[in-house]
Amino acid sequence: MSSRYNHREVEPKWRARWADAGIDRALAPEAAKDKPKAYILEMFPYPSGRIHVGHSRNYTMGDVIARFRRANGFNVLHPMGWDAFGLPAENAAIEKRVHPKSWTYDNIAAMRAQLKLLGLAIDWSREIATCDAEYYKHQQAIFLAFWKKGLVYRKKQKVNWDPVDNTVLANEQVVDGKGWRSGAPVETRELEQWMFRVTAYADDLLNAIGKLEKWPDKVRLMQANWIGKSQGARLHFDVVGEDRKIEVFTTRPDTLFGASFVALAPDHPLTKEIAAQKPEVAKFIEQCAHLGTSEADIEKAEKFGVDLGVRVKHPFDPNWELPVWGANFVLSQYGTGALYGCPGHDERDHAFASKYKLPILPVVLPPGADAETFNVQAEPFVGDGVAFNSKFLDGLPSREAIARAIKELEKLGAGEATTQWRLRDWGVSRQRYWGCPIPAIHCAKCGVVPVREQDLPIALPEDVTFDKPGNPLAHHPTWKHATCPTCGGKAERETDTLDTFVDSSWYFLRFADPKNDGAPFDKKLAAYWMPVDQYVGGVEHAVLHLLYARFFTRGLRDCGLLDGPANGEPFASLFTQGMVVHETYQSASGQWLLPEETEVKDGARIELATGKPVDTGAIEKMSKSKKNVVDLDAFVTDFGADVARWFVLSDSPPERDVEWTAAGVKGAWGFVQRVWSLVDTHGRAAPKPGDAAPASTNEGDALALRQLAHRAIQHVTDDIEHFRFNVAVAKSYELVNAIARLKGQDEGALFARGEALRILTQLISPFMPHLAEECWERLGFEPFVATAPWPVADAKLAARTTVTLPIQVNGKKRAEIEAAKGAAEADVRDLALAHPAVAQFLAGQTVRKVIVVPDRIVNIVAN
RNA sequence: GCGAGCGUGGCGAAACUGGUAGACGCAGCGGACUUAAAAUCCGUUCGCCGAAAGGCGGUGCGGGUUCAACUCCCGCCGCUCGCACCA
Repeated sequence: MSSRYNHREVEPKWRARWADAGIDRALAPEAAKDKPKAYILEMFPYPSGRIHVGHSRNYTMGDVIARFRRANGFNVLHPMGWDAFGLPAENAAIEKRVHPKSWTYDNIAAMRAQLKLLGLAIDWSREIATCDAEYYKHQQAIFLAFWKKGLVYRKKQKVNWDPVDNTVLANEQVVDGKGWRSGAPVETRELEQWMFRVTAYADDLLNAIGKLEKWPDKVRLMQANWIGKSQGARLHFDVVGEDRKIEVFTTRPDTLFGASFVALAPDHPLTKEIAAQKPEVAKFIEQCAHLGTSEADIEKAEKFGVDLGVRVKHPFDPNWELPVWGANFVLSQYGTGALYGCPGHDERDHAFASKYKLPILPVVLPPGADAETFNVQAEPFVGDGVAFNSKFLDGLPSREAIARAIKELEKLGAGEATTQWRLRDWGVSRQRYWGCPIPAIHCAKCGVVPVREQDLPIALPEDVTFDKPGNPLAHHPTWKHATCPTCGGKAERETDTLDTFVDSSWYFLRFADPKNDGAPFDKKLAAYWMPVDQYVGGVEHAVLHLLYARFFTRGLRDCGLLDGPANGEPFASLFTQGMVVHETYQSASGQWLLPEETEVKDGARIELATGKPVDTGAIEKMSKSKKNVVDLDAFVTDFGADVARWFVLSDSPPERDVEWTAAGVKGAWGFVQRVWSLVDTHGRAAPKPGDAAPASTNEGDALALRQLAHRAIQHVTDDIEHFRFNVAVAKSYELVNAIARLKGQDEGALFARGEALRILTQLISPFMPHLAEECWERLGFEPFVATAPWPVADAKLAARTTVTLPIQVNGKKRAEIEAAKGAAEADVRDLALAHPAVAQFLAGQTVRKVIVVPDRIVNIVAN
């Protein structure tokens, strides 16, 4: 009999031994000359409080890769840190009357302890928190370098302003147009904001996406769409009877002869100007304001507009006048906030023109269509074709017509070719306390000037209060008083802090050299570790974080702070993992309930406290607000970290969501017990890798187990490489089942079983490191399975000598034959035809064709 | 509305570049052990017909390509995610 596996003793024991031996520390480049490097990183967490089992999946995936690379001889960097600035800390300060700093550091301490429970192979000596002055002082230095390089500038920008709380609101703090806390209607204000010139790299950021081969296509597409490059023309229409022009952008200047109106955004300057005189235009603007700002909202809204009463001249024909409308579907943020409508060849313009009975003219003839009968009254044609009804463009294919139209516009001085980007510069100013202070000084004489580098860090003051609305930095009694670095006169500090996305745009570089006091990081160390070889995180960061980080590596490179990475890309390989989801429970009174506050009794779920039935709701991402979370500490106490790790990687593919269920936990728990019981019962003195196998393993069950074990090495290795953890798990089950089935106690069986147990222990070690160490020790090895070289399959054993070939007749399987691997096609064909079942099926039919796919299948076509 | 992705047993899912659909796990069913239960172990489990051998059907729906389709193509239906009516 074997003893029961006691995770409560085993798990802490091994964590302590790993820590004592320091096996998770990344080696300095000089100490690892013979090893390739592997930088494995999970997106660092915001220290929001406590972690639950849902968070563990992300870190476990990264940990499997990190442990796997280490076993394969890499010098692994697998660090952890805290994205520690942000709004929740200020909210806590206001609601719970605690200081943001102590709230944040308390959370970090709690979450660090929790993460350590998971047994992650993390180099904790490199831990960083972005709210440490030792971190943000370097961020301020980078800001100054960017400023010097022209990547930082100031610009007036619209913000959401809460007139009661006297503060700027994030979009998420605006609920139904009102401030979330004050409930006051939000106003739009223009503030002078600090900007990062992301658009300086628009072309490079877009083009380099093509090189990110190990990123998910989905993320690459989202980034490309976000950057949104379109080639076209900028042109202007002269307003009739006035000395002013309306500028528009178009990607299809070839359709200019199909123009029937010009449309302006509701907040186009001209629209606003006319609204001052015309109540119906003012009313139109008012109506648009109620539409909601999200694009999907605007889209579902019906198109509407108002005739502004202004007319413009067509650039190609001064006698042709077009009406100017205000239209709800024109975006003020894109292009010039104005467009010309060509209803015959654009969906939106068509809908608009149909509604307001504006002319719909066909000017592009689809391939194969007849110019006499083709019309676009019912539906626009948006594809490429040949221009017609278009004077000098007639007969030109769309692409050529575009070029010709642009040439004409340039000749007339009415427009030119241009590239339009959707990407906008990044506004980084936040009027908040808990963020990195922007190192700038406002001097009445000298203007806005940078802080001197030797004066860094500009540290956050700690004696702040949150009882007054607004930015605590702005109303701190002394903090903002400063001396102008240029003229030495009295001046004021900038009180804006940086968007927290700035903090996370370079933290992966700091991990390469986290203790460096004199610089953000040493260039050589960064060059050694970068790029991150495997980045793991949620798809919600597909655009902003990942794009800003790409901007930062380019900016740092051009400021001379970063050498390499070769193509400026911070993350060589990206994996976006699925969430852990769980059922939600609500009491009779509508309160959300924690899973442990309920139980299933007689097939129905009831609330423990009241015994009343519980409403079981949707299966959703684990979140504190819905209380559908399973606390990590309690779970590790009850079942162990390995069970949690194994469970979140079993069953579902890593990119898909996995549902946390009691049944799944039970399965993982059972597997842990089963592995231990096998190892404990049979695992004394397992053969070492390379030990000569006794002759009795050359046949029968012992041979079969050895073959299966060596094939398992190949499968699991390949599965981990390709992020197929769920399949690796399935292969591990198969190996365990096979080991359990082998019953003999002879020399051959002992060898095969011992070897298979050793292989199993190694294969599961990245997934369940504590259990694997305990097994490793039981098998007679030391010091750690974690540092043992990854097993190598014996090619001879793993190779198949015979294959089972299905034989189909007319595509239906009728029999199977065993054939030597690589057998000659003619032999296989004869074998197949000779098979009794096949022969019986073919009776009375003529064989027309026999397809033999070597080592795969035989298909006989007959009738 | 546009873009992307997904749809396989009771459930989570496998299936390499088109080549035995349902590996593996959960749940179920039958059995062993036990005074009993838990735990563990063994067997079984896509549907229909059949005592069995075996046959027929089957990967959201309808077509198509192919010796062969979960996989490729066309058209639908449903779900999920992203968004920016991008002119």
